Formats: sequence, C-alpha cells, structure tokens
Amino acid sequence: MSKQYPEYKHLSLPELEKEVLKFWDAHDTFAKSVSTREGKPSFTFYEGPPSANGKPGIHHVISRAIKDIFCRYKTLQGFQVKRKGGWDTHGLPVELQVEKAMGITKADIGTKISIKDYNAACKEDVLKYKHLWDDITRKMGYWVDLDDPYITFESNYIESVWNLLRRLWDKGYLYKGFTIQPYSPAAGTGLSSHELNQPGTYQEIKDTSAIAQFKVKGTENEYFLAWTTTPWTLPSNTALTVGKNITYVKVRTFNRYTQQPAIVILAKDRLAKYFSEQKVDLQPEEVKPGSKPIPYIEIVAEVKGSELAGMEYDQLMPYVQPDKPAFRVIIGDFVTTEDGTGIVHTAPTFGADDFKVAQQNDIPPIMVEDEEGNPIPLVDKRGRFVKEVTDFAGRYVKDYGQEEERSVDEDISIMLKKADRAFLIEKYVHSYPHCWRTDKPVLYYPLDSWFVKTTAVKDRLIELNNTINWKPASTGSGRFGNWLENLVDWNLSRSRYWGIPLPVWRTEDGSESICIGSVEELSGEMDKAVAAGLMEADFVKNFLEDVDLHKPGVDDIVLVSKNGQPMHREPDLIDVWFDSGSMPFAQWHYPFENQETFKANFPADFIAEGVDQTRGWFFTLHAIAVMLEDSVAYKNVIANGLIQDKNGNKMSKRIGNVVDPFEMIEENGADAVRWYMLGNTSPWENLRFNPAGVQEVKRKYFGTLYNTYNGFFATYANIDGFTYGERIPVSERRELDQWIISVLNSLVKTVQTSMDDYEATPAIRAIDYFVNEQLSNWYVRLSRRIFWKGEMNQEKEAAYQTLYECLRTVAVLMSPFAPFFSDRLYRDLGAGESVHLANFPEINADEIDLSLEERMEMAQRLTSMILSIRKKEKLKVRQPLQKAMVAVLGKDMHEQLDRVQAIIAAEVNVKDITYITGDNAVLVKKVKPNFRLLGPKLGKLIKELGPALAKLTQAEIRQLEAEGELQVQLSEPITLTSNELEVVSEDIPGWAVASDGKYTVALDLSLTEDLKQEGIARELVNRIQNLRKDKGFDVTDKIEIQLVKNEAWDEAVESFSQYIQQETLAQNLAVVEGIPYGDAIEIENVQGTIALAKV
RNA sequence: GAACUCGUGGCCAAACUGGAUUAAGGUACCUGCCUGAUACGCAGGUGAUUGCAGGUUCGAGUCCUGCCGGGUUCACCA
Repeated sequence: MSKQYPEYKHLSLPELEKEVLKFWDAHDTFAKSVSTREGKPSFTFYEGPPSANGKPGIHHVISRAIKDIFCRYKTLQGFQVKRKGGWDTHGLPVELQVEKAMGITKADIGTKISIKDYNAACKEDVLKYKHLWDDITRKMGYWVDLDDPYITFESNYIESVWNLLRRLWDKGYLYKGFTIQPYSPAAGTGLSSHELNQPGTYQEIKDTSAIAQFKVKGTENEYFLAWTTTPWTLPSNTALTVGKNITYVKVRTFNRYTQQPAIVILAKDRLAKYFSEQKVDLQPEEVKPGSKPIPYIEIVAEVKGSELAGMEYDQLMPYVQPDKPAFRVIIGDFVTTEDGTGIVHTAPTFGADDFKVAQQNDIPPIMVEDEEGNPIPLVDKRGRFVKEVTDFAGRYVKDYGQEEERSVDEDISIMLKKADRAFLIEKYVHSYPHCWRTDKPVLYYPLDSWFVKTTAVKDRLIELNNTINWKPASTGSGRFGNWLENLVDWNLSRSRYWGIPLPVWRTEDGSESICIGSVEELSGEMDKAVAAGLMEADFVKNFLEDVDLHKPGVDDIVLVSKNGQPMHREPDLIDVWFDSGSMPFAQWHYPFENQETFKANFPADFIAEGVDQTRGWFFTLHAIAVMLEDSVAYKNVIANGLIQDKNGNKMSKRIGNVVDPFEMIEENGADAVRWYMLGNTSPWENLRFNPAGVQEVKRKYFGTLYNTYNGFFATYANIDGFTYGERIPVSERRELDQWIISVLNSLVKTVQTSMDDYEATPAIRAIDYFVNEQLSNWYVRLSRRIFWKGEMNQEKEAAYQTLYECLRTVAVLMSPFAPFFSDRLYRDLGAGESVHLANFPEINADEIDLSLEERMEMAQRLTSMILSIRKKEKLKVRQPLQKAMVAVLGKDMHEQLDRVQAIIAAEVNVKDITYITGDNAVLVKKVKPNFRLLGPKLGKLIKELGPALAKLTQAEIRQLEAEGELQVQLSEPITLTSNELEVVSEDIPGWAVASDGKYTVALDLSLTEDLKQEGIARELVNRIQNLRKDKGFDVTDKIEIQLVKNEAWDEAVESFSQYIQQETLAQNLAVVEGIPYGDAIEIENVQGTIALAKV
C-alpha cells in the first residue's frame, strides 16, 4: 500500500528546491498563478531593470526577494499580478567596460574603431551576464517574466522614450542651456548629479591653495586678498565677489615672500587667521616666508562689502582679455567668512556660482576660440591649458596621470610669489569630487546641455510624493522629500555613444528645431529631406528597412526645416536614468501599442529597490509620471537598506568579504536565505549578512517544520490511514485543538495585517514563533500520546485534522517567503496542485478564543515555573510528585486554571494541582499600583504611594480584596479601587516556591514510597523504550519482556506491571531468575538485565 | 561641512501612541537530559546602570538638547 503522506529520510533544502523547480517548469506553475487570476483585480508591479553587464550579488537577492514576496502575497489574495522583467542596457558603465576590454579610450571612438562597431560591441557586452541573472532569478525563486522582458536598447523601447521626450518638448519642458557642470576630462564626459553622488566620489586630496593679491586699480600697493584651492583657474579670473553685509578691513603689512610693503583687504572675521598681532614698528626683515601668521602694522580702514562693490582691480594673470569690461568687485550671497578671506575669486568658466553671479553682474568669462572657431575656456576638454596661456600651454590642470615635477597649481603659485602677488601659499586638504569610474578629479566646466525643466513642476512633485506610501516613511519625507525641495533642472545630455539619442534636429543657427516623437514621423521628415535633396533615397530606404535608432545611423539623417534649411541632430545622448524612468510607458511600447494594457497598469501599486535608487529610479519614475500624467508612478515603495558583511563593513571585492549568492543558495537553499534576510531585520535597516544566521534559520525553522510534518504527522497519519474527510467542528475537538486553531487564526490575522502594510518582517517572525513555540513545542508535544496510543476515534481524528489544518495553513502563509519548501509541504499534504495557486486563508473569527489563548499561556508559564523548581531541587521530571500548589488570585484565574490544570499536572508529572486562594493565610501578598491609571490621577503624590503600599498589612490587603477599595494616607487621604491596584502573591513560607509576575507556585517535594516506586517504574519504561528504539523495533511492534529479578525494582514491577506493559506495548512482562542473554540496564546506579523480543 | 538615520547583554534583536514586575526572544556560553517527533533536539541557568551627559515628566529604551560613534545621502565649497 502506498503511503498517503510521503515520508523522507532527511531534509536538504537545496535538493528539495531543485525538485520543486522542476515541478514548476513541468506544470508551468508561475504562468498558472497569473492565468488563474484572469479577470480578477490586478496588482501592478514594476520591475526595476538591472544591468546585466555585472554579476548579481547577494544584495540583489534581498531586493528581489522583497519584490517577489509581495507579488506572491497579492496573488494569494486573489489579485492578478503580472510581472514583466526588464534589462537596463545603456550607459557609461557599459561603455567603460567595453573601452577597457578593447584597450581604447573615448578619443579612439570614431577613429580607431567606428562608432558602429563600438556600439555593436556595447550591445554585445551589455547582456554578457544575462545567463547568470536568469540563473539566480530562477534559483532564488523570484517569479518574474523572463521570456518577454523589456530591453532598453530595442527600437520599440527607444521609440516610446522619444515619444515621451516629444511630449515634454510640446509642454516646453525641454530646453537647451549652457551651464557649468561637473565634467570628467578623463572620461571625456559631463557627469550628472546622480553620478556625482556615487559613493567614493568625494575624496580627501591635498591641493596647493593660494591667497592671491589682486591689485586695486590706481593704487601703489593696495590689494584684495582672495583664496583659491584651484590656482589653475586664476588666469580665468574676471571678478571678485564679496558679501554685502560682511565687514572688511584694510591692513598695512609686508608681503612675506618679497618683504614689499602692502595694504591688503580682507574680511575682519578672518584677520586673526592670517595675522598674529599688531606691531607698529614692523620691519620688512621681520617678515619671513615661513612665518604664518604674520604681524601687521595697523588697520587702515574698515568698510562694508557693499562699499567695496564696483571697485576695479588689475587683471592678475593677463594671458587673455575678456571681450567686455571686467575685473570688478561684485556682490554674491554665497560668500561666507568661514574659510578664505571673505573675498571670492570668481572665474565664470569654472564654477557654477561664479557663472551665475558673473552673469547677473554682466561680467564676461574669458574665452578663446578653438580650431573650428568655437568659443572654449582656457582649459580644453581633456583638461589642458590652451596655447594662449603661454607659460603653461598644454599642461594638465589636475592629476590625470601625467608625470611632472610640479603641478600646474604649484608653478602658478611660484610665479605669483615672484611677482609679489602671493599673500600665502599653503597645502590644503579638502574633499574634492572625482569621477566615479575613472577615479580622476572632476572639473567644473562650461558645457552645452539639454535640460528637463523639472523645476517647473516642483510643487506638484512634492504634493504627489506626499501621497506615496514609503517604506520606511522617513526615506520619502526625508531623503526624497528634501531632494525635491532643493530640486534643480534635470540635465539630460550625455556626450557619449551607447545610449538613446536625443531626437532633436536643429538648423545650424539654432533658429529652427524639431523634436521627433515616432519612427513614422521621422520617416515622413526624411521623405521631405529627400525631396529637398538633402538625403539619398537609398539611405532612407535602408534605414527604414531595419530601424536602429542608435548612433551613428541617426546622425547621418539630415532633415529639412520649414525654411528649407538643413537640420542636424543634436549630438547628445540622453541620461540613461531617463531610459529606466520611462519603463511604465516604454515597456509596453506605449502609445504605439498596448494602450489598454498601459492604462490598466499605471501607476504601479508597488515597487521596491535599494535606497541608492532614491535619487535614481525612484526619482526619474516620479518626475516623468508627474510631468506627463500628473500622477504618481507608484503608490507603495520599499527602499531597502544595504547589505554589509557580518562585521558591519561594506562588501567589496577588494576586501574579499563578498557573499556569493550562488554559493549561499547552493549551500543553504534560497528559502533559508530569504527567510533569514527578511526575518532578521526590517529590510530598510542595513543588514549585516551573517552566514551563521542562515544556518540557524535552516535548522531551527525549517528543521522543526520538517520534523513536525515528517517525523510526526506523516508517520502517524500513515499508520492510522488518516485522510482529511468531513471537517469536525472545532467546538467538538479537544481543548488543546481548539487552542492551536485559535492561535492559528490569530496568526493568519497578524500575517495579513503586516503584509497589507508592506511589513514582511513581523509576518515572518509571527510564523516562526507559531511553528517553533506553539505548534511544535507545545501542541505536538502535548498531543504525542493521542497520536500514538489507541485506535482511531473521533477525538484522534479531530487531532489529525487540527494538525493538518495547521500545517496546510502554515504552508500557505509562508509561501511568499519560502516558496519552495511551502510548495512541497502543501503538495505532500495533498492540499492541491501548488501552494502558489492557493488562496490566502480565511480568518475564522469565531474560532479565535482569546480567553483560551490566555489560559494556555498561563499553563505554559506555570509549567515552566514548576520545572524550574524541579531543576533547582534536582528532581527529575520522571519522578512523580504528589502535588503542586498555585496561588490563585481572583475568580477569573480560578476558572481559567480549572480548565488547564490537567495539562499542567501531566507536563510536570504531579498527581494533583491544588489552589491557594485569597483567604488562605499561607499566602504572602503584595499590592502593586497600576501606573497608567494612577499616574494621571495622583500626579506627584504617586511617589509616596510605593512606600505606603509596602507598609500595608496582610489584613488590609484582604480587606481590599473583599471590599474592592482601600483608603491610603498619603499627604492627603486617597481612596484607591481594586482596578487601580493589583494584588500579587510573592511567597509561600516553608515551601519550594517560584514566583513570576502574578504567578506563584509551590511544589510538594515529599516522596512517599508509592511515588518512589512509580518513579522507578517510569525509569523502567524509559529504559525499555530506549531498547526498543536501539533494536530498531517499529513503533507499532508488540513485544515480550523478560526482566531479571532485582530487589531494586521488583516491587515497582509488581505494582506497576500493567502500566509498564501498556506504555511499552508489551504483551507480557515476566520476572525471571536469570537469563544468559539480554541487555544490561542501569537505574540509579543499580545494574540489571532485561530481554526484549518482538512478538 | 550639512541633512537624514541608527547606537539595547559577546553577537542578532523585541518593547504598540512615554506607563506597571527582574528591559522580551534567539544565538553564543554554563548545567542537566538521547524523556518513542526531532541531540541540527529538550529543559534549566549566567549575562544589560538601553553610547555618554544633561533636561522635560508622577513616570523615559521611547520625547528634547549637547556630545561621541556607525551608516546613508547631500554640497559650488572659493
């Protein structure tokens, strides 16, 4: 006869998972979990596209586990949850990886290698690790549709993105500007603010800083002092900026390098930093180069910044002249006196603030023309001085790997010193941004750029953000909210090759332009261009045959303007973040296809990614949705924290503390990894990933649950031939059954409430607690006897049903978190095709009995207390005792205890539980105040209450119990009622007592002869059971026992023969004189011999 | 430098809107148990002035201020 419930030899999660994966494949379970919900309300989830050009790490497992958990949970609840996968394919990381592999730099693209070949290489490279991603996705049990993913490099995707750009264009949200931006000469590209925010971008570096002396026009030796950490920008200086309300002083002194007399101007607050003291008779020879600070002679004058404004000075390094009047003092609100001199050197071409303030004051930048006649600043795009800066022509302004004796900053400083224009030159350590990929310093550099005018909808962005349910809330209001408050326009341009080209064509003078919103439109425009003779018909035909909207193809397209002028494409690509932020639209090729699908799936109900996406994907999704749909893009979002190693360090390949997700899963199983990661800490906290924790989960949770099913339920249910027939009403089951069913229903409620609030951790912990403590350690332990003794009857049947219901419900509840094990359990129980096609359990409110839960908890605590007395007194549980006494406080407790006392008695092996009630004088009682009620009532008086209550006599306490109220004399007389006080017993004089909160219990330790004999009988039973097991007898085998006469236990055998036989399934227990065979046993140091035989 | 966030026994962590006793529980550690479901198990026990210093309150792990430390994010830093 085949067994109803499969039994296993051992538990191996990794093996089990492999089998379950095969099952899912064979039965198409994922697809079914979606298709069986056809017509049900949908729950929309957006998959944040990973980039497959790197290998998946353990941190990817956590964010994907979160996504998976909620999608599965919503499926259980009856929603249809489609999950389209996606791949992020464009961007600088891909390009740099390809450059590295090919051994080329950006400058080589278009020369050594054609753009076409280069982009082909990028396309090839970007999905390099797709197989690993697919593999981890599968192995970790993440259900997402990998067969039909959206891919950002596909023409349909790009076309949708173009359409979005066009809609922004039509709303006037797309514009071209010229701004100072972070620029990486080493990478040859501007950096977005997201890129500048990569960790490790700001590094501590030591630079040469200079306080330069700008000579006030028309004076002999009066100078403005201005500090800079970038002396290489001094040739580009065209203004000095001061604070309107800052007080400045003119100080008479000597230059420390040249000993020339000088009058210098600086902020009064900064005086002490650079000058030590006033020294009226200061002589030039006293001022040495090394001395800083130096003394000064006198303060000549004190003026406000506003009075300095408009003053002119001589150009400091006159290599190139500006085309308008410059070299004036201007006012800026960003000037402080925390550093430097309170006068800011202003080079409009190399600082964002400088640029802005110069523009406001009509100060020109210093520019030269390159070979093509385009205006450029004094430093070229590779970070070198242009030829016009004769002394330093061709030299790199920062460390870009060149070898040189001294840096440009140092050489400029030396030159200033010699020219009597350097007030102070020092080394200065500060944090400076570095390119996140090349690790070289960033320059602030003037670049042409296209912007998205996000500031135009700033208020709406903030308003709608407030409607999003952020987990944790602080990320939404704090990190994300603050970012929105300080929003700047989104710089969309990237001057690279592998990405979505900006679909804007302009005439040379910029007077006419067009933004293309679809391939069809492009095709129409191309036809016009052919007609105008600007393009070959063949080219157009070839292009449209196999549309590829990447460079270089699109750059060869020349369109014609309304006035017949040729228009060329703006050369930039767009920020890759725009790609991924477009996915709600572009994944469906909206609006060209799937209009209904898009509408049904926008906005998303739920997304989840790491906190690092706050300014990335979370922002771009939000920004695009708000600008174009005036809607949020997602309603609920979980931003998970970082994964660190077990010591709290960041994981990095260099340190070698990275956890390989494949190994982790192979060793412990994905279920254990998922359970650990989400059960240990709320996902938005940083998780210190400790492999020992995964193993603990594996053996404690999964081990216990496996054992409850396999070692217990399946074993006995198969013996008894149990199948789940007609449900026996819970009210007709044992109290213990009613209890666990009640607790189970409470569990369902807890899980549902937590999950509805996107809190997975409390749900996991609740399930864990239920399985370990309540089901396994209490229910199953106390139910052992009913399962292995006696014939099948209604009571036993009910117990089986109870255990079965618990296991089946647990399987469903845990299935979002541990999709493999739960499915196996569910199917082993014969509960259905797959747990993932099941429905979330109903809560049967009428099966919840809180009073029952409460008394069972009391039983558990009292049991534990009595056991602790036994332990202390060194009395084995196997030794029966006559009685335990429990202090009973009040009628409720009396009634509750009545119903569980049998359970306690059996658990602690006593014959009788007696109650010590309130009027029993042996009980020493105490009164404790209920602070929650009395705090507000008594206020400060409450401090007197403690001592007053301690002084109460036992008689007074009995009076309180009898009358329900009590007079207490504090500073004023107070009447306290019994609900404001709690009476607690603490001690029973003369007994072995344990006390815990409101429970007090005493144990009668006296051993009668009968009890001793029964104890011996129990020992015998135990030895026999052990032998049965050793001999490999089946649990149901009947035996015969021969026991050699021994005065140590003959009496016990005689008195308890019946009991011993019953317990050991013995049909016969014979006491014999001596046998030549048998096994040695020992009870309390007495040796004996016994023989067992199967009947 | 600024903002946000966290800081509870060796380690991981709970404690609802400030409230009741000894600040849960797990792990590790110590002790005792192979008790017929589990030794990857069971039972019992040791271990914390809740980072430090103040404050508000009848009452603070929880609220406020300052400091120290971790993390994240931001910054035009001249």
